[in-house]
Amino acid sequence: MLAISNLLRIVYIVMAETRPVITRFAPSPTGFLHIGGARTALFNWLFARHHGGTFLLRIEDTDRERSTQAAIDAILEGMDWLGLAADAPPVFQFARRERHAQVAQQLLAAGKAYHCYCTQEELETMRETARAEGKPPVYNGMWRDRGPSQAPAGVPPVVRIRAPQTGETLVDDQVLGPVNFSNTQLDDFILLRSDGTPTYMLSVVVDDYDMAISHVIRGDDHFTNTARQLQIYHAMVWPEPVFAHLPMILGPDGAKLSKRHGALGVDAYRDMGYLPDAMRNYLLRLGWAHGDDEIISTQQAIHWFDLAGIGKSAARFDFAKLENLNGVYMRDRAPGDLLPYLLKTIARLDGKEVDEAGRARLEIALPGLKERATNLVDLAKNAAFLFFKRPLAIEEAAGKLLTPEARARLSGLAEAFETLHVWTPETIETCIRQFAGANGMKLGQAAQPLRAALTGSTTSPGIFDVLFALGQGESVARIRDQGV
RNA sequence: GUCCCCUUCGUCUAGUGGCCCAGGACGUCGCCCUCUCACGGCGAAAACAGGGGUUCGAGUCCCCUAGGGGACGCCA
Repeated sequence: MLAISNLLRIVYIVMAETRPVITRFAPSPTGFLHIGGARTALFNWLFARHHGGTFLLRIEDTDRERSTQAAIDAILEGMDWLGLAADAPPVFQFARRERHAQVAQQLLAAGKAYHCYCTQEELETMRETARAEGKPPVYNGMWRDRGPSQAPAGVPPVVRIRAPQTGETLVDDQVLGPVNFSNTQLDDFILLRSDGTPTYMLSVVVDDYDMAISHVIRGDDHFTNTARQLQIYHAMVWPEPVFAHLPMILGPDGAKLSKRHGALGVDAYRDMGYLPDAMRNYLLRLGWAHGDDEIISTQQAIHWFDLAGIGKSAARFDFAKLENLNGVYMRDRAPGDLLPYLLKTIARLDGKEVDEAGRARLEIALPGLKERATNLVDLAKNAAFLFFKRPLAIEEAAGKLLTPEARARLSGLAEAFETLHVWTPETIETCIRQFAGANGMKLGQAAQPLRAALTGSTTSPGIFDVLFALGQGESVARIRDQGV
């Protein structure tokens, strides 16, 4: 029995070889992978990569009521999208319940745990009384020293740990610093439920030990529970891992993240048109800093990441900054690398694939288009004019540009375009500038009506690029559609 | 209620006793560039939660107050 868990432990240690830094991300599959979880995963991944260690994934599915396969899939897909691959297949906590129970039995045998036969009602009364007396609302240890002979018949007991009642427990956190908890605040918490299944408190500790986790990096909602979990390490005489608790991520209003703002699955961010690299960069800077650096590549992040750079206070989620960062990553990316993302976005938005002709136009226009959008959805919208079927629907503001005078100019431009033998951005530019010059116009007087007729809008990439991407025939036809 | 944590521009943050009448980034505003919109460039407004100490000197150390968050479950 013991041999199997020790073997698992050895396997992980060997995997990490000389520097046994092993981290894990341990979500419970009761919902999507939200932004806080994604950041926790990122920090664990980064820390492991920085130290040449191992990053593991553990699905904490011991709550059988709330755990779902859909949630497991969402977590896996989310991590995959973010590029945070675990170094081994995920460990499913529920599958290890017998091992967890076995540890509880060891503790029982060693007198470090005991059976408790309290009813729910007794426990509630206990808590209420303690609260009324101004004491911590914890279990009072009523079965701590009673033998099984006093057990009521037919009541299945839970197993509780025999925690110290005096002294202090030190949690030496890498983010929050050393914090002493009075053991009077602790209680003999439950290890095994009355149905024999392990609780979370027991499972995490046993799994972290068996998986040889060296650094437990998790949300700070687990901080005070760490003092409790430490009692299991002490009772088993297991070495403690290093702890680092990350401050929470709050909504833009400073309140807890709700569905209204950022408590969305990472898939929602993907659908809003954000790039995984930008998302990683944003999440990294939310609560972690490296001097004044803002744009940080994954390579740099791996090189620089450390626990010391993590801030102590909760951070608010700011869409504007994410949007800006995403724009930086979009502009920075080679058109060829961006195209697959864009094609997917367009297909999702329109419900159909882009055809060959459209794709050709897109490839030409993308360099100009990507400078003007901050997310893929906007990019797709800005590119839509490339695929419009004639005659175009003209937006109101664009329609106002098509005055009688403007139409007259368009007519002349269409004639000039028809006589062009070579259709390149350069020849197009020369043609328009000559036309404008010959007619005593500023470039804008030619460009704006053209933009309106060609795109149906008042904004677009540079007009020469628009004409080139559309092609000579389509361009002239769209201009002629204005009745000129 | 008990215990724990947090608190620098609107937001993310730099800052580890003198380099800070506080720096960067996003956002906002103005100007420039310009065929539109973006990009870019230049500039502006904008913060050490409050109060006590310690020190020659405090954003940085200590205490108190206030505000925010978390834990306290046979959930994780």
